Amino acid sequence: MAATRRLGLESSSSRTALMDGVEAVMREDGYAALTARSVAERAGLKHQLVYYYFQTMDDLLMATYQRHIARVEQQIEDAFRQPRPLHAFWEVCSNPHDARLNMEFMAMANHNDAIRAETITFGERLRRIGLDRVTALIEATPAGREMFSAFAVTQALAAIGSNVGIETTLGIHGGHEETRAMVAWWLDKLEPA
Amino acid sequence: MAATRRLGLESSSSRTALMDGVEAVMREDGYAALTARSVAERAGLKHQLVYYYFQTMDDLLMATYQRHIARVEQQIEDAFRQPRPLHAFWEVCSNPHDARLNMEFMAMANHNDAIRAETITFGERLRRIGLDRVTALIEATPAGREMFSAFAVTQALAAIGSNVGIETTLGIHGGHEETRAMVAWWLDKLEPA
DNA sequence: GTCTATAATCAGATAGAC
DNA sequence: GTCTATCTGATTATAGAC
Repeated sequence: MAATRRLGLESSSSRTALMDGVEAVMREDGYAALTARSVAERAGLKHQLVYYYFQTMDDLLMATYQRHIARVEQQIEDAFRQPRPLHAFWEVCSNPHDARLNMEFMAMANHNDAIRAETITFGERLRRIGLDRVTALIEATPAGREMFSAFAVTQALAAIGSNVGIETTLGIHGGHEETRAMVAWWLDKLEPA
Repeated sequence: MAATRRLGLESSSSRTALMDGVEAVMREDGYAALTARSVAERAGLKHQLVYYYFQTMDDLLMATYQRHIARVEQQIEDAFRQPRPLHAFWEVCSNPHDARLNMEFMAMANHNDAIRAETITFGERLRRIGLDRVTALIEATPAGREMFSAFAVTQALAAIGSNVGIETTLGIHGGHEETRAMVAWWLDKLEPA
C-alpha cells in the first residue's frame, strides 16, 4: 500500500538513528517489540518520522538488516585476511553482541518472506568467503586432512560460536570454558602459532 | 492483574488444544504472531476461551513452554539410554522440527523474564543428563581422550545440530551433507558400531 | 464450558500545518 | 524535516448471558 509518499534522504542522520533504534530494540526487547513508536523513542524522535524516511515498517527493518549483513560480511572478510584466519573467524562468530542480534534476525526470517530471502542468499554467499584459504590450511596439517571439508569446519565453528554467544547473553555460563578450550585446542592444531 | 478468575480444569481437551495452537503458531509464523485470537483460531476455538483456561496470555505461553521442555528432556534422557548414546543425542539435536521451536523459545527468553529463568535452569539441568555415560565413552577411546571434556563434546553436538536444523527449516541446505558427514565420522570414532 | 458484547489500549499509516 | 491530529483496525482482558 501507499507506494507513493515522499521520502527523506538516505544521508539523513535521523534515518540512521532510526536504524540504530531498530537494532537497540531488537537487542534489548526482541524483534516482537519493534513498533514505529518503540523505535522512534529509542532514537529520540517522534514515531511519525518513521513514515517520512520509510514507506512501511517492513522497509525500515529490511534497510536495517541489509546494513547489518554488510557489516557482518565485512568482519568475516577481514577475519579471513588475518595471519590465523580460523582463529579470527572464531572471534567474530562467538561475539555475544552480534550473536543476539543474529538470532533475532534469524527468528524474524522465519515469518518474514523478504528477510528470509535475504538471509538465504546471504547464508550461501558467506560459505564461499575465504573458503580457498581455509581449504589450503586444512590440507596443510595432518589433523586437517582427517577432518573433512573446509565447509564443515567453518560451519561447525559458526554454530558453536553463535550458540556460546547466545547462551552468554541469556545468562547461561556453565560449560563454556570447556567448550572454548576444546575449540582453541582444535584451532591451534589447524593453525599453529 | 486479575489474579482471581475462575479457571477451567487442566485435564480439559480445549486447554491442551490451546497449547498445541501456541506451538503451531510459533512454528509457522513465529512467536511475535502469538495472540489470543491466532492461537484459538488454530485450535478451532473462540479467543475468549484462552481467558477461561489461563489467567493471562503469558500464563498460556509458560504452560506450553514447560510442556515442551519436559518433552525435550525426556527425549534426551531416552537418547542417553540407547546403545550408542551420542549418536542418539545427535539425532535429537539435529531434528529440524524441534530446532525451529527451540529457537523461537530462545528468542522469547531474551525479553520474557519468566521464560528466561525457566530456560536457564533447564539449560543447566540438561548439561548433567547422561554426562557420566558420555564421560565413560570419551575416556574409552583414543580420539575421545584427546578431545577434552564430555561437556564440550555434547555442547558442540547440540550447537551444530540446532544450527543445521534451523538452516534446514529456513531453506538453506548448502554444506549440510559435509557437516553431517564430519559429525558422523566423529561419532563413529567415539562410538564404534 | 462456551458464547456475545464491550472497554481500554495500542498498532500502522496518513493528512496537513508549520 | 518535524510535528499535531486523526483514522482504522487489532489487541488484551472482563462481564455476564446461556
